Amino acid sequence: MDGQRRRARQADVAKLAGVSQATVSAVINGRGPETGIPEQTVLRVQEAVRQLGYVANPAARSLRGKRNRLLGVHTFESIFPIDQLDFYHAFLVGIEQQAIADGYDLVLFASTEDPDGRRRIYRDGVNRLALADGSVLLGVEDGSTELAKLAAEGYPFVHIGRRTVPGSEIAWVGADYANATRDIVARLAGLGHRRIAYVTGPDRMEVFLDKEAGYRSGCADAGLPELMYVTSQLDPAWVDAAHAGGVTAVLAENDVLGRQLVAALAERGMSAPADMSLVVLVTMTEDGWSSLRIPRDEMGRGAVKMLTQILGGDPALGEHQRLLPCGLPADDMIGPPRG
Amino acid sequence: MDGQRRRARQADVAKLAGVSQATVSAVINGRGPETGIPEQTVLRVQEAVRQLGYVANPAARSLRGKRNRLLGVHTFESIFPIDQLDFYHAFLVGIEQQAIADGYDLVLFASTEDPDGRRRIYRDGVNRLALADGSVLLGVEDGSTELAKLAAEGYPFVHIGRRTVPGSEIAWVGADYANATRDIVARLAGLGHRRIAYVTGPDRMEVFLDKEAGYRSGCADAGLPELMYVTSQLDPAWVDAAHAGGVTAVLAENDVLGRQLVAALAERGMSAPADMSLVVLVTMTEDGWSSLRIPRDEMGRGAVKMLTQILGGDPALGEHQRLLPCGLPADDMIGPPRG
DNA sequence: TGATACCTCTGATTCGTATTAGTAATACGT
DNA sequence: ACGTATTACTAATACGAATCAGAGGTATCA
Repeated sequence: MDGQRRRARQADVAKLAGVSQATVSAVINGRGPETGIPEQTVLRVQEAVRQLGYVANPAARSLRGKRNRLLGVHTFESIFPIDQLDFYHAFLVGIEQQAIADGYDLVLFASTEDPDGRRRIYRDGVNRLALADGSVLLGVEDGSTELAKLAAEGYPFVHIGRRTVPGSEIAWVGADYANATRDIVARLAGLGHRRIAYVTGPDRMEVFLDKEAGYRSGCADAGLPELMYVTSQLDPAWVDAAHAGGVTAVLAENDVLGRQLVAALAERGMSAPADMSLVVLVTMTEDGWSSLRIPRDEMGRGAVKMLTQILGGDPALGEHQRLLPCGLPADDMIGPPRG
Repeated sequence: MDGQRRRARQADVAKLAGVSQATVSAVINGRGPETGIPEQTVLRVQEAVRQLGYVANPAARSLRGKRNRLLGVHTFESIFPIDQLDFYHAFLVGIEQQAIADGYDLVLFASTEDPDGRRRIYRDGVNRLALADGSVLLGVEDGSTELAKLAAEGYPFVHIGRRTVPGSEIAWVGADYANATRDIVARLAGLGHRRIAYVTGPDRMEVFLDKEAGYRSGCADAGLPELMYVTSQLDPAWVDAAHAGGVTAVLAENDVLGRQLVAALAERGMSAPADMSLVVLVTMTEDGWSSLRIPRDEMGRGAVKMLTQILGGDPALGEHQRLLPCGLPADDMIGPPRG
């Protein structure tokens, strides 16, 4: 019967409480004292609100220019992918924690996924994110045209992961891959490794560039040669070549390369770390690699904190680009060079 | 183009194109042909849209359109708890998938958490959920007064997990624990077990009642005695008693009890399944138990599907209470009775 | 010639909220 | 009695887009 009942508006509350809609608005927004509304009336309005189960319509509210305490979370892929269970999860833990702390609800933009599984910020030329006061963006996809458009529009957002977009200064919270990678090289050098290879895929995004830069400066610091290999296919032949070249330690950018290397080593009757030290910088799985600890939850928390600062319009807090330190890898697959 | 200028509205586009705002709206929404606007005008408007970089204001749009295309997700605990990594995650996978399919965005209600970590639907007597068109509720907490209130209010929601609330018919998608538990008893009986114990905590919520009912009917079917123990502390003394009583198989309601039993068995120099078959019905972790496979993602998908049907107001689709079958456990800790 | 249909639009209104300007009523000081 | 302050509100409006009920104009037909 009352299943399809219209949702209550301030006007309904007003009628029930015997006041005007403006008064209801004032009470609801806590401007009661300030507007000189007596305790009595405030209570009467609040009672009416409760009776009708009134809740502000966020669309109307934000149309009017007020914030609606919604933060968007936009990922360039599915947020809860089946295969990458932990990847986004850790970020979300942090995002949720900080949202709780700051009293925001989260909007997960799911409707923006088009049939090919890509997620776009703009659909039919409409910025779906604008529903939220501001958004945290998350993911490794490129989409820098969309980011540029978003920035040009003046929409408040924070990107998780360092990001440069030509022509616009965007806010981000990133992991300090460069220093972490440099430290790893230093550690390997300290163990006596003199020829440390770095293997990475062909992608040119910031995360990859940062690690490369770290590798280079690590080599420079220790006076070692740069042995960089850009490939997405590590086979036994590569191991032969590396071995012949005197390589005793390998930094692999990701776990796919790591697994390929382990397999290739095995095929030559070798293993890590006995025959070759191995560090996998980034991994989606937890399988005993020596790998960086990316401070995912801190990044999530930091991004939300930064976003609420931006929304608060506090210009003094200035810096909207922040690198968080990575934890260094465990020693599982690191050892001194053979012989 | 210039960053400081106000965002363009349809009125601006209209002025530039030399038409009215209504015409712009029609063109933008593709109602051009239908409204009989000639190709010429459509092109002129589109050109103006491009020149001004016009982007529709979603708040205004949804204010007018009534629905926000937002579905709420309310959990009675933190959505992304650190310790129960997989528990909610699997539900969310399904929820997200179906939301994508139906073109909805998701609102995770985080702001409703009060300082003691509890989450309530109503705060200050106000239903924050009403922000979304409808919501999926998730969690093992009681909160049935809140549910009753929500139902009385006519707010559309679907609960994940069977739920009865006196006085109101609420929509839910549950797992068929009863039949699954019965089947497990049957399987153990088939292996020759004649005295199968069931151990559960003192809670009286639907999920627990369902499993009990399944255990009972399983025992009845196989002509076995009901050996039910309500406790939250399984110690070696219990093992002694059970052993003395001829118990050869134990159904533990959850993994906490399961771990206690394993420990208690170990303390008596025994192990599962050699000395005692063990089935843990529900587990938060994946550690080689024999346990039910709760169809979490299907439940999430089903709940969203049901919710969108309710929102669509399709009364023909009627049934708003649905049980999904559980997968039966693997044999890891199940064996024939000793001797 | 007048009636009718069709085409191409437009003015006015609506959604629900926040806010500004203002009003009516009473109190207070002189 | 008159002017000013204060209290407790309310009426009116704006936000931006969608929509409905026409308004003029032209073409067609009887």
